[in-house]
Amino acid sequence: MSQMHSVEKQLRQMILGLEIGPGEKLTERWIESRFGASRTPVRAALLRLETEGLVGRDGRGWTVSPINLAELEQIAVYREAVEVAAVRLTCSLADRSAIDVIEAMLESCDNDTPREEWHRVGMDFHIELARLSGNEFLFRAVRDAMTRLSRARWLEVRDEAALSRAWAEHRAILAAARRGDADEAARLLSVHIVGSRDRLVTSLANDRRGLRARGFAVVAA
Amino acid sequence: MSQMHSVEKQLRQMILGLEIGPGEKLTERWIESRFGASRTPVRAALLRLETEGLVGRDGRGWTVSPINLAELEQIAVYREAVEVAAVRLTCSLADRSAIDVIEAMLESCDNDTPREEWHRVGMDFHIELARLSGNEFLFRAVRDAMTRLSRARWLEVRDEAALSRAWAEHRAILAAARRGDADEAARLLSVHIVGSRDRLVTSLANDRRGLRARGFAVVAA
DNA sequence: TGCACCATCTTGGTATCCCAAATTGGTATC
DNA sequence: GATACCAATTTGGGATACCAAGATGGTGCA
Repeated sequence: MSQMHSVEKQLRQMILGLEIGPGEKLTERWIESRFGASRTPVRAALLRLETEGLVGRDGRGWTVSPINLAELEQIAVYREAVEVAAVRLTCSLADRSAIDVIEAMLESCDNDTPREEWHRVGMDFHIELARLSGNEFLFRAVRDAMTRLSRARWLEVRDEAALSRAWAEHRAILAAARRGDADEAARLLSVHIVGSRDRLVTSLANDRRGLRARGFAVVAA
Repeated sequence: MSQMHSVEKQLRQMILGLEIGPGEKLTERWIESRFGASRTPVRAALLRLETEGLVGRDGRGWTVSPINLAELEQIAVYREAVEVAAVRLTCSLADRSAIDVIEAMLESCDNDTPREEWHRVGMDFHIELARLSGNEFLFRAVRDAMTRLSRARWLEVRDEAALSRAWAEHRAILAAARRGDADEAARLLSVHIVGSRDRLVTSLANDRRGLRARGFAVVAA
């Protein structure tokens, strides 16, 4: 038998990994047969994924949420608010030694690290940084925002220059946080998030035609 | 037959209205018979309410989330981040005429307004103010935070002095926002949220014994 | 040939049944 | 009298049967 949250995890994996394209229709029966589960766990999974914004109701049926450029821009504003608050909180803590763990995480990526790993670590940087604040709500907010951004970020990972720039910015943010310079850390983080958003939205707007050709629904800003 | 989200709405109402006490055990079978629905919609309702933080899993069963003082303090920090970001965003908008609607909402409360109405308007002030920002994520964050605070806030409503103070602060925030003074609006809002948290936590810590006597679970900070 | 209407199938929503695990209450033993 | 163990009931999780509404496609009439 499958583990408890198996349907949910596997389905989320397929959606986040773009194995099921943004905008695709989903039927409970298809998921049921695909994962060998019955409708009860399928429905639970869909309800959870709905709150994560990964699937939505399309009239009567279910749809994998399209990539929404307007939403990406709004998320950037939201992230800026919560991540800046989190890093400021972290800077005010006495023990900031856990920052080293995040630094190590960044350093674990080198030239022969697979794309998936860069993608994951790029998100985990922000999530773990928020976790350091000790505030559960700021942490969850960042984690949920990164989940929503996850699919769009596959594109950024393909750009070497953007990646090394992002990593440099990540290191600079950590350095400021480590010495407790809240203002500088906040400033760098803001710049990073806004820049990241710009690159992402531009890149998506350019690739939009190609993405649609692959069957990925991309909603304009 | 009952409407689609009837179980969820009614159950949420009972929890938020303290008709079911914080910390109480819930069984799917009880909810089923109580609302005349079957288990499927009951489970959907529980899953949704779980993401709202109103119910939680207690081993195998379900429990109405206790009032958690530590959580209230963390929510205040979270609120401060998102509400301040929202009001700053609103101040940067050209058309801030919708502020008048919120002002009118505040003025609709007078001496012979029932408690429930003060309670609701006190929350809607923050929710509607966040909505003005036009950012869906900031709005949802504030709405969810207020939902989580809702039960604890029943206590504050009993304190006349605290209420009139809160209303004065609300008006001052609106005034600053109306003239586009983002820094002042942000400052006033921060002060309001922190003060509100202090009064709430103090009040709850004092009433804790009484609340427990009524069967309400209150978890210390 | 084109359009409207009807039969059929699909789909999500609901109700009910089954099961495994855990809680509970009682009893027997030390 | 306390405790350990066992049975029975309760409970949530999963599976399945059923239903009403909507989509679909085919057919017949104009």
